[in-house]
Order: sequence, then C-alpha cells, then structure tokens
Amino acid sequence: MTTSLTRSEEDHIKAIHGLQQAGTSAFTKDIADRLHTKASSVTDMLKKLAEKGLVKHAPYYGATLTTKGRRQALMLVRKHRLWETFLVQRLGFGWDEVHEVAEQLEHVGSEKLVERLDEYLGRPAFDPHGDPIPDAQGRFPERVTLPLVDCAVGERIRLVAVKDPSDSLLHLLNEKGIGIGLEAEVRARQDFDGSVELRTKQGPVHVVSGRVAEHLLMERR
Amino acid sequence: MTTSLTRSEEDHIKAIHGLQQAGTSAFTKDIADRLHTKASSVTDMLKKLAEKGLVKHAPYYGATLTTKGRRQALMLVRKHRLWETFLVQRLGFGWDEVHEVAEQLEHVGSEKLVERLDEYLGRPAFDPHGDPIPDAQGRFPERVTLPLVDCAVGERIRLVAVKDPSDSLLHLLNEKGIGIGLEAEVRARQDFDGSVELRTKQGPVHVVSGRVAEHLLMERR
DNA sequence: AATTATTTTTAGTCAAGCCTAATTTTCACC
DNA sequence: GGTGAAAATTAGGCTTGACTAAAAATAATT
Repeated sequence: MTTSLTRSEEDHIKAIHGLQQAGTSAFTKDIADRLHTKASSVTDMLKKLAEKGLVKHAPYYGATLTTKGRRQALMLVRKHRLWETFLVQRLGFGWDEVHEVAEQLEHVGSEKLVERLDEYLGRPAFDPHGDPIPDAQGRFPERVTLPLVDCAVGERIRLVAVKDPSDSLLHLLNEKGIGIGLEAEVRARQDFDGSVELRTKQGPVHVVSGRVAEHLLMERR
Repeated sequence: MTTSLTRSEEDHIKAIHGLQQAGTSAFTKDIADRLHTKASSVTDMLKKLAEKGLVKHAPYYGATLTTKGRRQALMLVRKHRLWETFLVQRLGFGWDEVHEVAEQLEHVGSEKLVERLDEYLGRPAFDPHGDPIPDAQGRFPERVTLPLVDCAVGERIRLVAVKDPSDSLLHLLNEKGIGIGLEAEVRARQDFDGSVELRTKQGPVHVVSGRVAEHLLMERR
C-alpha cells in the first residue's frame, strides 16, 4: 500500500531518488537546487519524511530512501514516464516538450488511472527518452546491452552501465565527459586495437581505447 | 489570456459557476458546503478573488463571476469534461467512477495539453454524462431539442430547457419534482389531449398534460 | 415592530512550506 | 593539528488557506 503524500513531499522523494546512486546518499544542497528551494527548507522536509519512515536522514551526511520511500519514488517515476509516453505517442507532443506537463500529471493520485493508462499504452517498457518504466511492483524491465567494443559502425547507442568500474576507469570517463545516459553513434572502429570513435548528439567526438570499450555497456536505440 | 490560479482559487471559481444560475448569485454557505470548508474560509477567498477581478462580491448578498472569472470557470469545465470523456472513452472507466479523478486532472495547467486532448478525442461536443463541452473560446455546442409533446413513444430523452417559463409552470414542475437534467423514457402519449407519460431512470413515473409538454424542451440521448 | 434564527463577516489562531540570518558541523588544505 | 570555506542545521518570520468563536447583518416569525 502506498501512503498519500503532498505535492511537496513527493517532489522531495523524487529528487532524492534521482540524486541517490547505488550506495550514495543525496545531499541537502543538491536536493534544494533540483527543487529550486533553499537548503533550510529541505532540512525541514527531510525531518518530516524521516518521521514518516520514507527517508533515512543522517544529519550532515545526507539522506537515503527507505524501502517504503523507494517504493513511492518508483511509483512516481512510473507515472511520470507513462504520462510522457502518452503525451508523445498519443497526443503528438515533441519529446522535449513533455517534461513540465508530466511533472504535473505524475502527482494525480489514482492507482486505477495508472494501471489503465499502462494497459492503454500497451505496457511500454521504455519511455520516449529511452528510460525504463518500472512495473506496478517497481521492477525495471531487463536491458539488452552489449559492450561498446562489439557495437557495429553506424549504430545509434546509449551508455547504460559500466562493467567492473575501477576508480581509474571512472576517473578517465569523468575526464572525457562520458557518463551514463550518453547518446552517440559509432563512427569508426579499429580492428587493430579495438578502439572506437563515437559522435555524440550534442556534437563532441570521443575516442576510447579497446580496453575501455570492453567496459562500456551500451543499449541500442 | 487566462491567469494562473491556485488549486483553491480554481475550486472556488468552479463552485460559484456551478451554483450561479442565470442572474442569481452564489451564496457563501452553499460554496462552503460544496467545497467541504466553512463559510468564513469562503469569505476570505471571495475577497481575494474580488481583488483579482474574477468575482463580484456583494457582502451578505453572495458572489457572481465577472467576465474574466467566467472564462476561467468555462475552461475548467472544458478540461473536466474532456478528461471525463478520455477516462470513459479511452481508458474504459465507468461513467460513475470518473468524477474524482477528473477533479484532479482538470487542475493540470497547459493550454497545449487541453487542445491536443480535445483533438485526440475528436473534439467531442458532449461528455459521457451528456453534459456539453465548451470549446476553447468558452462557447457551448448547440443543443438539438424538441418539445416533449413531439417526442415519440419509446424515446430516451433528457430535459434541457423550459420554454417561456412562467411562475405557475415552474411551480408545477417543482411540485412534480421535474427539473433540468431529468432523464426519462416516453412510455405513452394520448393523442386526445397530448398528455405524456414518462418513466424516469430513478423509478418514478410522471404524467404531464399537453399544455405542459409543449414547454418542455428535450434532447435525445 | 420586535424578536429569533440563520447567514455572513470579522478577528484571531494554526499548520504547511517556504524564506533569511545566524550558528554549527564537516572537510580540505596548509 | 589548526584554519577557512562550504554545507547543513537551527531559529525565527512570512504567506496561504484552512479553522473557531464572536459580532454583525439579514431574513423569518410572531
């Protein structure tokens, strides 16, 4: 059962979910920035959400979602992405126009509405941005991924995970400005050393060695 | 251009619109009852809306919408009825389950969303309850009506207006419990005097004389 | 016309969510 | 280890939209 939250509570839960990576916690300042509010307001809300059992708040060390909080967050993500799918697929919105409207629609509270919408859209696994849509139990669809080193020239792909991430590898990717969600096209591949040349949507071209390309798990799009 | 209002402001505008008949004004108590709040809260809001130029507030004598307020109200009615149509027609909701959800959806603010939804639904003129949907300019669709006296036996009809309503006629209708929106089926008609027998959905049977039946404008459903 | 009942308004309070300013804590760097 | 910058928290205040209780206005009844 999912408790009924206020608009502001939901916004905070979602922000924490978005900022919190595996293991890491979300910091007050980052949450405030995301919601266009101030740190002090966030502290208030974290206390409130901690009392409700949705968030674990370690003062000065950030916040993480509890199991209960994560379930709420996943249902919000589910609603957001289903509405985005509806707006693009059925109402003909552009993929770049839907965020703000979905932001409002996701707060409409009706289990039945969400289930019916999901069904109506054909239970889509991914939204128009390519992001996965959790099911009613909060499970994400399986990703079909392959290492960048095995991608063919010309394929349009997206980075969805890094295999066995060592500190030095993450540092290298960070240096190059390569992160999860990067969308690109394979421009060239050298058989000699397995190195790959990518052109991103936004313009910059990246060249990564074969050793690196083995670790980058891509998804076709 | 329609100003952006808070949820509570919109709720009040809509309540006033719903209570206010042609000419009449909406009373504080009735607004409070409809919104499940208290009269004093409504007084506060009426002052605020009057300052914004959406409502004309005659203290102790009720409130009426200004032209600006009425435009806002019509857009809310438009959104509400379009969403109800969507829920029933596309998501398979029952006509009796949609009100609460539509109540939330109608507050989502995006002109574009409403226009696209309208288009997607095929610009419907009436919602699943048979209520007319205003267009983007706030105009209601024309009703196709015919006097009850001309309705054939077996027709399923609804009372949408009373032609040339005299006080005595309205009194008679009130006595019989016949009002706008009444849904019924024509069970019999006497050629001798034009009198008509109706059976309503809710059970009771009404018999009205030919003289009365001339004044009752019905719509097929 | 006076009294009573009802409705409306006014006055003062409260919680939710935000804010600013001041204080406390943490962390990075010398 | 001490110091300063950044971040987080606390303290106190404001606005919105609700409330209760009391006062005022209107309507109804005798």
